[in-house]
Amino acid sequence: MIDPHLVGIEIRHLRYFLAVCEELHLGRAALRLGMTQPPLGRAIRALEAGLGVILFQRSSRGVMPTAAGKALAVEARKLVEAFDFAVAEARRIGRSEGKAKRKFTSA
Amino acid sequence: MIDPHLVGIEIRHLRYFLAVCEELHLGRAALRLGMTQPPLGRAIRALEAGLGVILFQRSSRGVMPTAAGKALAVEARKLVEAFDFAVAEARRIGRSEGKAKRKFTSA
DNA sequence: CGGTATTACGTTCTACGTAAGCATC
DNA sequence: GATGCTTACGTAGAACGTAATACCG
Repeated sequence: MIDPHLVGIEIRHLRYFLAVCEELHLGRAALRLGMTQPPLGRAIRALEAGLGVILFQRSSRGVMPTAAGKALAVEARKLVEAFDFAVAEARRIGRSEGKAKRKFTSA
Repeated sequence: MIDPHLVGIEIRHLRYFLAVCEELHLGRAALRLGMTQPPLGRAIRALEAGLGVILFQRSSRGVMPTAAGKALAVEARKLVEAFDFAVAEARRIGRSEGKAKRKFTSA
C-alpha cells in the first residue's frame, strides 16, 4: 500500500532542506539547526538519493538550489507548516481534555 | 524558531498512527506495517507522550481512538497524503530532468 | 484459557560529532 | 591560504525483534 521508495524520507529531512535553501550555506544552516555541517551534508545527499533528484548545485562559495530544489522548497514549506500546525492542534486538544483528567500534564 | 516540543515526531509516526486507527488492533496494524506489536505499541505511546494527548483507549479486544485521536487522524491522513504526493512530484521532476543527464537512474 | 496490549532485554541500525581531505577562489 | 563541501572513522541514541508478563473476557 505504501510505496517503499519513500520510506526513509522524514519531516526532519524537509526541515534540513528548507534551512539550507534559506541560508544557501551548509555551515550557517547547520548552525541554525543546532548541528554540524557533515551530518547535514549527508542528510541532504541522502534526501537527493531518496528522491532521485539533485536539489543543490554545490560550489566553493555555498550551495544553490536547482529548479527541482526550488520546486520542492515550495511544497516542503507548506508541508512543514501543516505538520507543525497539526501537532500544535493536537496538543491544544490534549490540554483541553487534560484539564478534566489530569493524566499527562504532570508526567 | 522551531518549537523543540515537536522534535522527534516524524511522518513515520503518523503512518503508524493511521494504520492503528484503521485496524483498531495493534497486531493487525503491525502486520500491515511489516513490523511487530511491541515496537508499534511503543511508538504510539511515544507519540502520545510527545503530543501530551491520549490517542487510543486500550482494551483487551483492541484499541479505540479517543476524540483527540479521531481529530488527529483527519489531519494526519491529509498530511501523509500531501507528503507522499510531494515526494512523488519531486521524483517525477527528477526523472524529467534525468532523461538528459542520466545520473541517478542507474545508481 | 484465548486473545490483546505491555514490559524486559538484547541487538541492529541510523544519525550525529570530530578530524582529516579536497576543491575552488 | 582561506573558505566551504566531502569523506573517514568512531560513538551515542533510537528503533526493532524475541521472549516473558499482565490484563480482560
